[in-house]
Amino acid sequence: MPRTADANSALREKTRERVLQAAVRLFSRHGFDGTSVRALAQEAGIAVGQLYAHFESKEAVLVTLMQSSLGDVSRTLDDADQEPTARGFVTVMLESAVTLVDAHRDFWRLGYGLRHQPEVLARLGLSLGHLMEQTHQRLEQALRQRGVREPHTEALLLFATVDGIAQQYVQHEGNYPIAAVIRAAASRWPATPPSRKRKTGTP
Amino acid sequence: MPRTADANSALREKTRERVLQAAVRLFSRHGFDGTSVRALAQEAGIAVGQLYAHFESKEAVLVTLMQSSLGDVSRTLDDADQEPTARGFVTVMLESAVTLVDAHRDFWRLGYGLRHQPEVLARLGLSLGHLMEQTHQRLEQALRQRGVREPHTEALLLFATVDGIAQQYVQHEGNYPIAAVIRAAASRWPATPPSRKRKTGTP
Amino acid sequence: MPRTADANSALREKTRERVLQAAVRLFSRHGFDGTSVRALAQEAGIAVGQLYAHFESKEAVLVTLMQSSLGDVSRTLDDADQEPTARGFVTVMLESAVTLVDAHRDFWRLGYGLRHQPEVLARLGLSLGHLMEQTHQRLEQALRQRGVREPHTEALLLFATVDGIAQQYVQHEGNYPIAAVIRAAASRWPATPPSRKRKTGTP
Amino acid sequence: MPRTADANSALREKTRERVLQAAVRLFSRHGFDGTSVRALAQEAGIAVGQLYAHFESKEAVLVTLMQSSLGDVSRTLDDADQEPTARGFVTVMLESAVTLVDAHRDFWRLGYGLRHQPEVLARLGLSLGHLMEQTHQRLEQALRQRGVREPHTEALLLFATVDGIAQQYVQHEGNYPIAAVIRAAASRWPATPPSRKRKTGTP
DNA sequence: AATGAATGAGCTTTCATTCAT
DNA sequence: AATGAATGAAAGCTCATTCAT
Repeated sequence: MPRTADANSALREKTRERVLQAAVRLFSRHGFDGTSVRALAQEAGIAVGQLYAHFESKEAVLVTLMQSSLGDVSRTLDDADQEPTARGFVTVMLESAVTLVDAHRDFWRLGYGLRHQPEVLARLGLSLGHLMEQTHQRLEQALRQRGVREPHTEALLLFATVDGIAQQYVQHEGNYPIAAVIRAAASRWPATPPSRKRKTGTP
Repeated sequence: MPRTADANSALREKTRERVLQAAVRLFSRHGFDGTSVRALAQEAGIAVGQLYAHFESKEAVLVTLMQSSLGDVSRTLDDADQEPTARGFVTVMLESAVTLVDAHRDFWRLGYGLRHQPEVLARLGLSLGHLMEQTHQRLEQALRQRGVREPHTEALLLFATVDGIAQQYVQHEGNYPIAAVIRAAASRWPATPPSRKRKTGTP
Repeated sequence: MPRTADANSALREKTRERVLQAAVRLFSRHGFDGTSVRALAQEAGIAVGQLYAHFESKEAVLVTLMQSSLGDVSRTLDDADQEPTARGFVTVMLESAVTLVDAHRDFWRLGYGLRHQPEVLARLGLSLGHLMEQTHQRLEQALRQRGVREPHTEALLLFATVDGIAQQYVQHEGNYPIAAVIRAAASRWPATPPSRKRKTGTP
Repeated sequence: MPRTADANSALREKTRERVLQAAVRLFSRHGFDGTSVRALAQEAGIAVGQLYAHFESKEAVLVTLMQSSLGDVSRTLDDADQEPTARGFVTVMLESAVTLVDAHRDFWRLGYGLRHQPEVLARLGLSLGHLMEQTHQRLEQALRQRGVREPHTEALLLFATVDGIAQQYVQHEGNYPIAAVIRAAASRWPATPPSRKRKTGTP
């Protein structure tokens, strides 16, 4: 009698997960090209051939990795959207972003390494521009709703600030006074809620 | 009679320079691994063998490239140091930084791709940590001298901001309102020169 | 209670047959090396592991295939042996041969592809030379008995003719005027029965 | 100073030729798939990489091989076309064909192995059907001009005969009474030239 | 000094075969 | 008996580097 379908399925899932985890570790440290399939299989604790039972190619491993976490970015914004003031929004957003990259340091290192290689991204079928544009628009909308002037420019600056802080944080490997930096960064934005719509402001 | 020693030397230097320029173009577009030595030689207009007369290896080309421009970063700060106010310092620094990456987009794309791969950096004998520490200290010093409170934290934030803005600028390939973003970023820092030492504030 | 031994045996035989049929189809179309064991199992409708319960290896499937049909060739001659005249013999033999390759086009394509690769045949333990020698002798005998002069040479020619016609027929995939060609080929050989033994030929 | 262009060119040509010769030997004995690139390079006495400096792929070696000798076939017919009688035509044609395959036994073994694998031929971009059709038409024309009745059918038979004899000859590796077989085969066709055109023949 | 043919290690990927279940 | 996940050797191919000229 064959193995039960359930056992097989669990087996497959486990192996697949191990490959993805190994890939994050190695790709982020040695780069995509710097990681051989052999090394990847070894790190995952499987035979080379098995890798191809789960992924069509080495490239497919990377694509799966990237796609599976595109959602994380917008979730970061969801949290911040609860905050009524611009400063609160920025604070929570920075905290979420840092928490996110902290939880997946390797993965983000990988992403930071990839983002400036348009030809590589194209080969992988990943469109970064789209994601960035979308994120920027959500930021602009959030700032506008909280009464920030020139929300377009401010959103660009906020995006750049979050980006810069997250990268510096990842790069410092541990002793970065992140709380203080976030506080300093957020202090730039107003802590008062915008005057209510339609109501004609202070009497 | 052979060419004079001088002529030979000049010729060598020219070839070397062509290789480095070709390397920036190709490495930044296709990555280090994605660029073959053959392609590099062809782009430089020389034979493969010649490349090895000027550089020990493909890796050596990359190392030379990176090292030759570490100096650029501190020069950026030299310009800004002329400014008496924090806001002036930040403004000029951001402008210099953007001018720098704009002039060498390809090179900086390459650097941004490399900086998060510790293993690769180590193999190349490049210590990024040292450069960053040094830069941070100059920033901290500059802010302190201009009367900024918590200069350590503020320097970290400034570094992250410059970093973030420069990357976003490089990534947007052209239509980024860089002047407005710089103005917004600089507006965070005081536009007044620090009160003179020992004197307790404005009379 | 388990299945009866008989039922099991029948099942085994059926599976085995399915594998062989799948093998003919795939091997003849994509070649032996071009057919993977996975594809073979799938075409046969069984799991990969099952294939190895019936055959020792992929090669063993091929060997079984070839051996199982070496007998077909001599049966072709049996039919023709009923004919009293050389022309009748040749006609029936050609017809039988064509019927045979027509019924197993795939298989014969496979064989035609293999026969000129001595190294491969040796690895498979197939001795073609023996079969050919045997067939030639039966042809020679048949022609001699029907009064053909120089039966050795004529048998070689007949063999070559059958071989050539069968291959052209297989290769033309449908619109080959086989009846006309057979008639033309057979017309070369005498339609009269041989004069009885001991009688000294023409009076 | 670099090697002279002439020396380089000669070097290249020599290597290329060695590869082709090695390819005929190995492909014909072990088949295309049965011959590894490593084995091919070794037989040619070069490094694996060199092979790819001369041919785009292993497949390209085979294609080059096949194309370079398609002309041989029609040249065989050119010789025979000088003969005024059908028998003479057939005799010379058979002799030429045998001489041809004798001079390139390995190559023809290879071709005979390939011709029944349509998918492989298609992958190589080789159209056998076209060549066969063309050859058949030349045969039909030749027979018609020499007064043979039903030239279409007879041409098919002749083609099959030449094909069969050549293959048997190649397969027998030496002790095949080819002269006698050719004589026997040719004896089937008329030895008298056709009645002249325009002349109204028998009154 | 200059060339590019030559080398061979190492890459990604496939696949015959085994084996835990 | 039956399954298909797992193995790892070997395939085709690339490319940094060397070296004869």
